Amino acid sequence: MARKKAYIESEVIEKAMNLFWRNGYETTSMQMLEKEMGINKFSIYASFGSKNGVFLESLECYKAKLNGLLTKLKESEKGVTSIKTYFYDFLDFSKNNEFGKGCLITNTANEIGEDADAEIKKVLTDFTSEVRGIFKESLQKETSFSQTSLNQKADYLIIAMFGLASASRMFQPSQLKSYIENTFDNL
Amino acid sequence: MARKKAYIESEVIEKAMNLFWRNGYETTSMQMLEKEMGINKFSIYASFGSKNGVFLESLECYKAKLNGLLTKLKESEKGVTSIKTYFYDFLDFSKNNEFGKGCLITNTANEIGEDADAEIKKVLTDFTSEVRGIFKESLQKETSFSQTSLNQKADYLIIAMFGLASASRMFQPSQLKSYIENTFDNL
DNA sequence: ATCAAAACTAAACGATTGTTTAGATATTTT
DNA sequence: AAAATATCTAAACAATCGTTTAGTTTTGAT
Repeated sequence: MARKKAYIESEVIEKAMNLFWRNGYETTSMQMLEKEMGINKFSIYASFGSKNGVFLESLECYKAKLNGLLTKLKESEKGVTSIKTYFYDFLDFSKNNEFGKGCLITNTANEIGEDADAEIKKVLTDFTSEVRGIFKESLQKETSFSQTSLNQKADYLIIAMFGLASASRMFQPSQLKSYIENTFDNL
Repeated sequence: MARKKAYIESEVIEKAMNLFWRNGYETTSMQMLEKEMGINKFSIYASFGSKNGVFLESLECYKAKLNGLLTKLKESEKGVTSIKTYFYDFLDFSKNNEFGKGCLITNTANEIGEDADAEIKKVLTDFTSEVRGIFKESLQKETSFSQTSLNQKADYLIIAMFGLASASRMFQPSQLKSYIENTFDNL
């Protein structure tokens, strides 16, 4: 064996994630990552292979952070109410980490173009349909929609969530609250 | 006087706008702009000063394209119904120009970070509040909300619009339809 | 204590970024 | 026709991009 790493990968990835979260993929440079992660370019490449690799790990880190909220939703016995709670929980999560950062997933979905990295695109679509599935399961708990109505409501809610996450950087908390309340008023 | 320009500024800006629309600000390079606009870098700088200048003009071009839909909404005698029509009109607009491009305004709002160009940020916030104002005026035409309720509905709708525009790149037309229908079902 | 291997520092890589400049070309006015 | 001037081409600018490499330092096993 040989020398030990002077850093913990999960720790430096969290710092990288925050940088990507704040600035987006393109704007974030390796130079900025070096500074924020506190390690040399060599170490970054040794651990994560490429800038894209750092970003993919950052997305996993972000998803893991959201997982607590999603688990809470999944384990709730309530239906629509628990989804509404998730919307508010997400706003708190987004706000508490650092005001105005919005959501790394939707930020990325909105930033990348058609010919972006396929692996990144897959992470985004997979996560989106996973959350949609959780919404659908929650809807089934409480009320008795028809199967088509269920899918429509699930579509409605996943897009509402996606929209809220996107909008959370642009709008005031009071406006976001109005949005959530109206979204669930007549569901 | 001297030699005449071999291009029309409004024409090359429209091409630039389409490039920004497709790829975002950061990903779009001067090299790509040269190719797409069909003119030399020198000419681009002579006409627009900088990459940022090209982008600002592109945003104006995009707003001008949306203006037809907004005028239609403003001139309509109906209230909520006309806003719903605007939502559908926007989807058609976004789709007909080139499938999956979404909205240049929300794309930009989602891409840029905190320390982005102030002028760009102003264009985004100004346009957003302008559209919100138009929504509010439409709401006043039909029903008799209280003033606070009116503002809440306006907040709801502008965020719903922002969200729809953001989501239009990620979701299927049928899903977006579900979103619009549910959005206006309970207004 | 020595040797081998992994992790570090730091410099350099070619490519590309946005921007500028020098020189050739074309057009209008005198 | 000639002088003036704006527009063009094309090359170069310094700076930064993501990535690699050479050389040094530290560690664990023999």
